[in-house]
Amino acid sequence: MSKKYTITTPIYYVNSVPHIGTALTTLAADVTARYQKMRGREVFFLTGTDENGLKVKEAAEKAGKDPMAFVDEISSKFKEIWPGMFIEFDDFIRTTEPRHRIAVQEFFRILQEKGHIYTGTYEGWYDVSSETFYKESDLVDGKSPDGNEVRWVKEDNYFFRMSSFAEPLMAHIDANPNFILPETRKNEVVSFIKQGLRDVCISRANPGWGIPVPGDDSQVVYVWFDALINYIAATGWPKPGWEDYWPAEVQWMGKDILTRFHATLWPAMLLGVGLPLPETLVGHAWLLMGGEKISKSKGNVVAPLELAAELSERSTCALDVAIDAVRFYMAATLPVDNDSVFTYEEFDRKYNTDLANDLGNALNRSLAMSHKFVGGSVPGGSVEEEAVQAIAKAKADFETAMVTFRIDHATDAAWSVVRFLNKYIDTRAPWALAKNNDPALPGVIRSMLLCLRTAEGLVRSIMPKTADAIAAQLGSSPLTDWSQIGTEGSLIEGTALSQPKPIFPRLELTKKEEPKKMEQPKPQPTATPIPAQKEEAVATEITIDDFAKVKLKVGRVLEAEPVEGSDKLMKLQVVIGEERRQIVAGIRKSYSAEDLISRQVIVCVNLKPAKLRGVESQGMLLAATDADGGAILLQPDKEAPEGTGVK
RNA sequence: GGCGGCGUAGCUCAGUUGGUUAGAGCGAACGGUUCAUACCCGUUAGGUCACCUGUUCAAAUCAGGUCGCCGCUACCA
Repeated sequence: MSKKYTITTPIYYVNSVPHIGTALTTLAADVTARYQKMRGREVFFLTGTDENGLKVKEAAEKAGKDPMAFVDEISSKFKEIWPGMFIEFDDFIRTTEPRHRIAVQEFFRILQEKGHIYTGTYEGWYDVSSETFYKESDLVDGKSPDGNEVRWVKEDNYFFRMSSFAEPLMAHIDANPNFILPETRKNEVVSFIKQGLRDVCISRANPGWGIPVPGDDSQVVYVWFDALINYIAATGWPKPGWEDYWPAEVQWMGKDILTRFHATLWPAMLLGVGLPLPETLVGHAWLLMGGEKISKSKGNVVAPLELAAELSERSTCALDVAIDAVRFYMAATLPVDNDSVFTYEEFDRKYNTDLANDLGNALNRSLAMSHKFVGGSVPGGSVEEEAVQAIAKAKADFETAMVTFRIDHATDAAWSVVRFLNKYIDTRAPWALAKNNDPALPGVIRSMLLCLRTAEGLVRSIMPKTADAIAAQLGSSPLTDWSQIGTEGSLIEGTALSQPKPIFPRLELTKKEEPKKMEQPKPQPTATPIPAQKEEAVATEITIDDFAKVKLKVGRVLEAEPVEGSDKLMKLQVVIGEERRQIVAGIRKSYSAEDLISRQVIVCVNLKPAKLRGVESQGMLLAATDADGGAILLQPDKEAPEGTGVK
């Protein structure tokens, strides 16, 4: 068997339902897959779900469900939603499957055997008051950077020696310019690696859910470590035959999970085991939803399908075509370097101008002329030189764009042939040729039809149903072989053409009253974020007496203002009973000053005061950490007098 | 704070290794055409290429600095 062209998306976390970010990534992968198939490659397109996190178990319990039943349910939602967007994956892996568990354990075992995992103890300087680990080089005069006492500690866990892979990784990145795309992201990765990679904790106490560490059931493999291995697990590894599927030619993902995971941890893991690295990692930017606030509970992947349904209704186009229109929009604007903002106005406008006016109308008028002037079948004659060149250029530009996975540019290249066609028709004016019985007429009509046939082929990976519809109107069978695109052979003389029928009925755009307020909710991360290392390490039990040392009280925020020179810190004046304190908290990412003022909070009042950015902080607010690393402040269930003790 | 990126016509953006009148798409205005889904084609936009100072015969394109925005990273009691 020959090596397949392997394309992956991240596996999506089943803690929530599919959203816009996952749709964008998966669409990009699908376009890549369809393109490669047309080029004659055997493609292996992999996606799946990530189901082993502790959060999953907790979410299941909260929903009153058995974890397995819970993940079955959500995983199937993902599995079912993609075909609805004409996304054709070849394999769907779930991390709860035996094939994945076997691969993870074997992967772990090999790393252990090769000495890349050290077990049982983490030794290092530890700042007890901040519960943070420090490297020798972090210390200042034998104290933590904050001036606290540090002690040498040991923690029980498994650690991956990622630090030893910084150099080989840098060498690989230097030697393979296309390893990380786009360039901006690659620069980020390089600077991240240059400042030194730390060993990572790759296990945690077994909560009864997850993949046990081989030979040690008290621990499960840490979710991220586990999740990344799906890519190789799906190839059948460690069983023979995996070489036909690995390495992946391209691994698509959102930019949030590129630097820390796919471009460092993942390749380091592969190097450790001795497996080849993927050829290219692409981290795209976000398509932010503007214009309308997104309901978090709904989940945003519904948006593309709802958008399609709504478009279909408003424009009376076929639902299939509407879904293609959504695919087109996403492909044409697929953000790479910078995020872009989606608005309904822009979507409608693009539908009308690019799809209805340019492509749809070009097909429509060309067919109408074919019926009127040359009897409704594909004429012979030779395709004119300027058309030949425009076709060749569009095709070549598409190919060039796809080398670096610039789907937006590829889409533009496909459109260039349509734009050419409209100009060409205008210049050659077939109606005038017909009037004068000009012998050039058949050749001109044929040139026009070949442009359309080319457009059909170029557009096919992006809009498969639309391509079929174009082929049908051209009376031809779908053009699925890339090498045939633009050739005389793709357009058989004498083929009967259908009567023209608009594929994209125009939308009647009413003037919008006034632009709605732009809301740009933070995109949800594509998959599990890695928890801070200190969370991992502090599994140590404490006694009730230990806990009693911590004095917690209810307080109320009186004033709040950002700390200058910091992007996360907020300076707060908090009233706690009789006293009033200044507290500095790193919560600006999640809360504005207005959010905070007059809010009740829980404060640790006997924490040693410290200076943050030169501002004195006399305590600490209690907060949970959300998936993005933002803060979720704890608040009494109902109003309690300021100063009330908490235990 | 460190590193990186960005700041070009009303909007979205292209602008290779510095070199004639700075480009495309959309919107707008005007004109043309009639095959077509009132579509398409053309012309027009006189933009301090964020700002300042340099290097050079010549800079949007290089160097230094300033301002603004963003990303990564650090800090986040």
